[in-house]
Amino acid sequence: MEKKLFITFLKERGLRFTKERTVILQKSLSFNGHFDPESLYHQIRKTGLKASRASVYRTLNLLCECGLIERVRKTDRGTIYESSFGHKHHDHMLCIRCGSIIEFYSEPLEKIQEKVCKKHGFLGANHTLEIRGYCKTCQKKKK
Amino acid sequence: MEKKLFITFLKERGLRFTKERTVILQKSLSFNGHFDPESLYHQIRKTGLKASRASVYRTLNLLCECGLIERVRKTDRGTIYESSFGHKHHDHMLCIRCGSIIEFYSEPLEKIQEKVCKKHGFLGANHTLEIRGYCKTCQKKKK
DNA sequence: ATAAATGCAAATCGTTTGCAACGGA
DNA sequence: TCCGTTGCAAACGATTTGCATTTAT
Repeated sequence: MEKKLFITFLKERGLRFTKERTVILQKSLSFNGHFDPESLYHQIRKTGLKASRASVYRTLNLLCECGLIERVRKTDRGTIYESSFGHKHHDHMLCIRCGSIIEFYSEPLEKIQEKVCKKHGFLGANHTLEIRGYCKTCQKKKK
Repeated sequence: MEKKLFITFLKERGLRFTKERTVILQKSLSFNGHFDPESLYHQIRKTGLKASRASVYRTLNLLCECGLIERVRKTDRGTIYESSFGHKHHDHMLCIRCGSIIEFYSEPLEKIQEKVCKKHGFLGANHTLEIRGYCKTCQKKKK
């Protein structure tokens, strides 16, 4: 269980398992997918729990260090994280005209990536693929 | 030639082709690979040319809009760009331990993406694929 | 009791923006 | 001349950090 892993990680470093860290860990995992620090912070406040922004940031860094969550990418609006366990992977198609997003999953695509990694001696952990273009609807609208 | 493309782009929008923009365009292309705004700025000053940081940022945004360069990703130290030409399309593997980047290209990967797009009635224009994991060197360093 | 963690506000850092002076067209 | 552009410095927004106070161990 993730909590145990976190506690062990903290103990090893002489760090303490506090209420705030419990809350932040739980909420981080509760997203079951992508999330950002600001949403997490609001999620916590909405639930009546307490933890400052500073603690959120500090704890997210710890959770990254022990591998419970991962930094997916940085955007204009901040860093996107995702919990390392418990969600199924998918990729995105983004329509550059209307902004709609299609989520998809392709087994062959995953397989090929594994092959490519192997070829480069790289150990892949996860990936992000975004295909930009025009969705069915927008293709019909004349340019 | 890229300069022409940029001028046309500017003209279409009633924008002007200034000395500063010339300098920034040329230096951007001169990198032949990845670069960031700060390096570009220093590159310019080192050569005795002139353009403020503000103009660098403003012009990089324009160069992105007309497709001459692309935003590759954001890091702690800022955004990484790359010129769109003179390089054939490739994807990235990013080592989450040492930050090193491996560029690769896989024909099968491209083909499969086309297929997936077709299946979803999506007209793909371009894409970004980033595989995160551990490079050969970092796999060896003990956990 | 001791050292680490918290919350706050101030500090950072990359990037953007307001504005007066400047300069292509 | 008429706007767009520039450089500067101030403004911004996400994240980090210093510090006095609180708290886990």
